[in-house]
Amino acid sequence: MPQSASRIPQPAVSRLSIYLRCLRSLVEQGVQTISSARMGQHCGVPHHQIRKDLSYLGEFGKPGIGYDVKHLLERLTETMQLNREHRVVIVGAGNLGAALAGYAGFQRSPFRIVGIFDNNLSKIGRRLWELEIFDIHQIEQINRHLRADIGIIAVPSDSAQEVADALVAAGIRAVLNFAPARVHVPAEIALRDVDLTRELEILAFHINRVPEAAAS
Amino acid sequence: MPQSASRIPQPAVSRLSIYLRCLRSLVEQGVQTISSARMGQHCGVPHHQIRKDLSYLGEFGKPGIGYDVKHLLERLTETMQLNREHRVVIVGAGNLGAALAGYAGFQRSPFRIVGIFDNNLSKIGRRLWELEIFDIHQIEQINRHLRADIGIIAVPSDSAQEVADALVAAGIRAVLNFAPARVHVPAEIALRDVDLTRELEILAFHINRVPEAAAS
DNA sequence: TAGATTGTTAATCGATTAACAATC
DNA sequence: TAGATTGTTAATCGATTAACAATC
Repeated sequence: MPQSASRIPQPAVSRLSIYLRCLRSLVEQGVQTISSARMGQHCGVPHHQIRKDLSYLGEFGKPGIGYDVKHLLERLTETMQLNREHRVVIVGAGNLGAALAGYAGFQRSPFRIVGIFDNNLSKIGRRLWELEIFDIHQIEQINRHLRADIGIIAVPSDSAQEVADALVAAGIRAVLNFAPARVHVPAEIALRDVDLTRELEILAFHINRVPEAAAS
Repeated sequence: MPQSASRIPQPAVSRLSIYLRCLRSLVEQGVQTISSARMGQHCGVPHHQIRKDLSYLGEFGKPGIGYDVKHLLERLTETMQLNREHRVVIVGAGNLGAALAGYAGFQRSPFRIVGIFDNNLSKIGRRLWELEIFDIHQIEQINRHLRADIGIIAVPSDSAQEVADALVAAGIRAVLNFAPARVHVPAEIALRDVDLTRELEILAFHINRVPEAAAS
């Protein structure tokens, strides 16, 4: 019997995303069935790790046969809540915010950018990739219409925390923070950080060291 | 006696970067000495964890007193190899590549963008933020002059692997990959992935779940 | 049936947490 | 000296890896 899906180790969750990528590509290739061993070669994860991770969600495979690619893809998509649209707002219409807003990878994904916010009066009201730039101070009212559940912070560190607070006040459920600063959100709000400087620093550490795999 | 610095757990290395950020801010505030307990509050890491992590590098503190902020900052900067310039090339002059090239966070950092590459003839030869856009096919020759040791991949997934190969051939020692694809590099090359879609997928998983901290 | 492959249990590994003797 | 805080050792925790009985 599958364990309650609400207790899956964080590293396993993170790998589910890798499996999804793999399965999508297998579907495109027309592969119908795949074993954990072959899938492992495909995505660089040991076969027992894959089986273990999948076992947190239920039983999807047939002994002696493997997994039905389409079926597994569907189940994982469901588990990750990717079978519904996620509406995303970006705060910060600078270089990074603009690049994220125009990110082509969102085309065939459940993530849809529905609004951009900034505090710069000369930007507010302008358009960026079809989207109007709104005043960050009005996010609470505006998000009643936008109904976004994910917010991306793409502002300088100084204002990262106030932006986070504004996002939470506006009803966002998850935050992706690109500012190189620690932000605090209530426990029920999901938060992840993407810190470019930190990544480069970690790389710098590994330069000229004995090989020890730095991968995330 | 400090352990050989070449065997530090990966999670600890990643936290060193957090400590650096904290220490820099403490120096700016004019704080001279800090205990692991207060530093822990400041950066959200338990005090015993901090002491443990620092112990991998040597003995920096004084019992009963704490750590000398400037001294610790210097030693960590040294350990992370941040006391020398790191020359960085970006491959991909699209939205993301351009945003990264213009990233203000690099102003007072040891990371210096020294070149941008693309395969699009209409972009090659143009300038982006003072930098000429070079032909990716000539990276091997051009990097003899640029002498970059870090390469950033900001191209679509399809070409990520060939770009990685080109970077390695050009003598790069570390790769930061923004393409949502697995790339392979020799063991002595450091590699980290930043995958926007993956981050969003993990956030989607956590939306509407019992609080379980999704932070990296 | 024989061969393949799953899901799970048990063993191993490595990192985090706790506790404390050493020492400023 | 008494109080504070380090660096390290030992205990705990959780995830990865290995192994295998169940089963297609």
